[in-house]
Formats: sequence, structure tokens, C-alpha cells
Amino acid sequence: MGVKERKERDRQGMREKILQSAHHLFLDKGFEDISIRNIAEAIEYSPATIYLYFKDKNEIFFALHGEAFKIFNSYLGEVMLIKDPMDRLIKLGEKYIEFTFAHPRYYNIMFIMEAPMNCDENSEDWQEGAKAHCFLEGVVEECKKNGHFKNLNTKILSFTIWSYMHGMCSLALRNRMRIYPEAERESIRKKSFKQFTNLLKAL
Amino acid sequence: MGVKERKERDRQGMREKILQSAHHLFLDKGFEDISIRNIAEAIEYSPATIYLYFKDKNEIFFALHGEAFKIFNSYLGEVMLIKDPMDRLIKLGEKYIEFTFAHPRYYNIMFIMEAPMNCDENSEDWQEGAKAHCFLEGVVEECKKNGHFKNLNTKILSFTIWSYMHGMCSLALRNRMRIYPEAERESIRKKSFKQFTNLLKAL
DNA sequence: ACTTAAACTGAACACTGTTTAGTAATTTTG
DNA sequence: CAAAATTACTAAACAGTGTTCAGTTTAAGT
Repeated sequence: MGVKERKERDRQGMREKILQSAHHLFLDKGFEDISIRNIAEAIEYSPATIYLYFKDKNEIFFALHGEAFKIFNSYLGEVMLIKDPMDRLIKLGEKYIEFTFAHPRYYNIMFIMEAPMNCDENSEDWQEGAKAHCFLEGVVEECKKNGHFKNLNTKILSFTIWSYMHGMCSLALRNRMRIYPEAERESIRKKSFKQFTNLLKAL
Repeated sequence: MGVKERKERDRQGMREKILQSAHHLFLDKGFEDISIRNIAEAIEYSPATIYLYFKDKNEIFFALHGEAFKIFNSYLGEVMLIKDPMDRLIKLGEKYIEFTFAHPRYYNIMFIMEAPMNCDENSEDWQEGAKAHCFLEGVVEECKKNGHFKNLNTKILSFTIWSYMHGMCSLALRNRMRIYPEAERESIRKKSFKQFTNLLKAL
């Protein structure tokens, strides 16, 4: 291994170290409540060092973005086992919901947060996200092949489905279901999802 | 007018002054980019004074919440003119979209932001929001009376519709439509909305 | 005129992200 | 090997943040 390669590896190693620490802190404190100084302290370096490996705070958390999608995609394994496309689509929805409430912080950086998104459009970190979206379109396409969704465009319908799923989940996460009594909220979401999937089945 | 009443009026006057200034700054700088010091400077008082009238920064922006809903509700006037309930429902959706992109900052505090929401559950400021939600349920109910949405629960369906609308709008606002080429994004949303309303009409 | 109460503020506290000038350690070169 | 050059790192500062509190100014009541 040449000198240049080793240097690059060390550099990546340090980035990894920072990221790991940031990730850890992020999970039990959220984005806004961790500082560069926190991260620096955790890895026992000075705050200034972090700026040698990352442009700014956003770049650090944008990197977590990819991590979040990897975990999300790991939820899809179970979905892929299901043979019937329509059942698979519904399972995908169920897993989406499960992921949302199991990892609200991840959901936050993936789909809600404004901050770390002002990044390179053509970044590699988006590939993991694109993969998830491709998966949805693939399942919808297969449903079509099975006789569902006649005269409905795959891409558009996929976006419609995603919109519904995201809307429901983010309204819940961001506490916008106050109009409904606390005790009813979950049941409303469940019934709504059931209603939505029943509609899809009938298409 | 007694002394107590005048004092109360002065107090409200000062709150109004702070709110107005905050509102103004909020509209052209966003939430995170204004400070208590900014607001104080604008009304030519010391930052400490603001804390005599508001508990904290969140309380100030929570107050804007009500304002945002008032503006939203003003969009509903045009909707109410439409006789046919189904057409009215669709118009409501169109107006929702129009509002979202005309006032992204308002949409933000109303439906997305986390920060100013940690407030009193039973606050009066929620009434304006509840009104908007009632309006939706009312229109859906009327659709039912007109023979639509057979065997679908009004409350659940209303939530389903809202979820879709919010999902689509917030994905757009929070820049989560990157998977689609920039030039196509708006058309995808339009087509999706058309698709969604067509589905509703057929129910 | 004196007291009481209300309104307001300067200055501080404990933070924040970020930059820069300078130090310490390590390599490369003569 | 020693000198020079490069790299890795950091202390300290900058310019801000939300928030608190002791203390002052202003106004009202007696």
C-alpha cells in the first residue's frame, strides 16, 4: 500500500470516527441538540479538528442520511419474501410505518428535516434513497402486471402512495393530530391505512 | 375603563407589538434566522423586555400559528362558493396546494415545524386550526350525502385525504422530490393530484 | 413629598458554529 | 543524521444565540 493510499485511509478513518460519534449523539439527543463541541469531546479532539474533515455541521448530518436509508432498506428484506405484488405493496406500507415509529430520528433526517439537505444534488449519499424509491415503483409496476391499477401511471401512482404514507407518518411524528383525542390517534392511522389499502386493492 | 382593564390593554398592546415585529421578521427570514435580539431591536426595546410578555421564543412563534391558520381559512371563502360537494372538495385541495406554495413559511409552522408545538394542548390558538379541519370533514360528509364515499367513515377518509395532501406538499417543500428531475416535479404533483381526485370521484 | 409598584434594561451566563494563527509531530529531502 | 517541509492538530477568538437577574428608571397612589 502506497503512502497516498494510507493517508486516504487514515482520513477516512477519522471521518468514520467523527461520524460514529455524531451518529451516537444524534440518536439520543436529536439534531439540534448536539454541537460540534459535543462531537469533538466524545472523540477527544478539538472542535476545530472536525472542520478538517467536514465542511460544516450539515455535511456531518447529511452523511447520516445515507446510514438512515441503509437501515430503512434493511426493513425491505421481509417485504421481498412476499410473492403476491399487492400483498407486497401493503407489507411495504406496513414496514414504512413500523420504521417511522421505531426510528423517528432517522425518519426526520430522511424525509422531514430542512437543514442538512442543502447539499450536492448528485451526491452518492442519495443512491440509497433512490434504491428505496425504485423498490416502490417496482412493486407498483408488478401490481400492474397482475391486472391492478389499470390506466394508472406507475410513477405517478407511486408518488401518490408515497405522499399518503409520508403525510400520515409525518403528521403523527410532528404532533399534528391534536384535533383527535390522544387515545384515538393510533387507531385513526390504522383505520386510515386499512381504508387506503382497501382502495388500492379495488383499483 | 378601570385601572386593571387599562393595564391589561397595555399589556396586550405590547404583546401585539412584539408579535407584529416577529411576524414581519419571520416572513422574510424564517424562524431559525431571527433572534430575540432582532425582534427587540425592531421594536426598540431591550431583549429582556420581551421575556416580560412571552415565556420564550417558542411562545412567540406559537402565537403566529393562529395567524397562519387565519390566512389559510381566508382561502376557504372561494371554496365555499362551490355548490357541488365533490367539486368543493377538489377545490379545497387546490386551494390547499395554492396556500402551501404561496406561504411556505406559514405552512411550515402550521404543519411541519417541531419547535413551537410544545405548547398548551388546550390553547385557544388551536381553534383556528380545528376550524379548518372541521371544514374538510364537513365537505366530505356532504359528499357522502350526495352518494359518494359509500361505506367509508367520514373522519377516517378526511384524515386519509389530509395525509395525502400534506404528504405531497411537504415532500415538495422539504425538497424530497430530488429523485425526479427538477423540470418534472411540478407536473408529477399535478398529475398525482389529478389522479387522486379522479379516484375520489369514482368512490 | 414620600412610598410603592410597575416597566424596563445592562450585563452577564452558558452556550452555539466557525475561522485563524500558531504549535507539535511526522516525513521527506539534502 | 540534521534541516526543511509537510501534515495534524488545537487554543483562542469572533460573532452570534436564548435566557436570567440585579438594578435602575418611570409612573401612580397616598
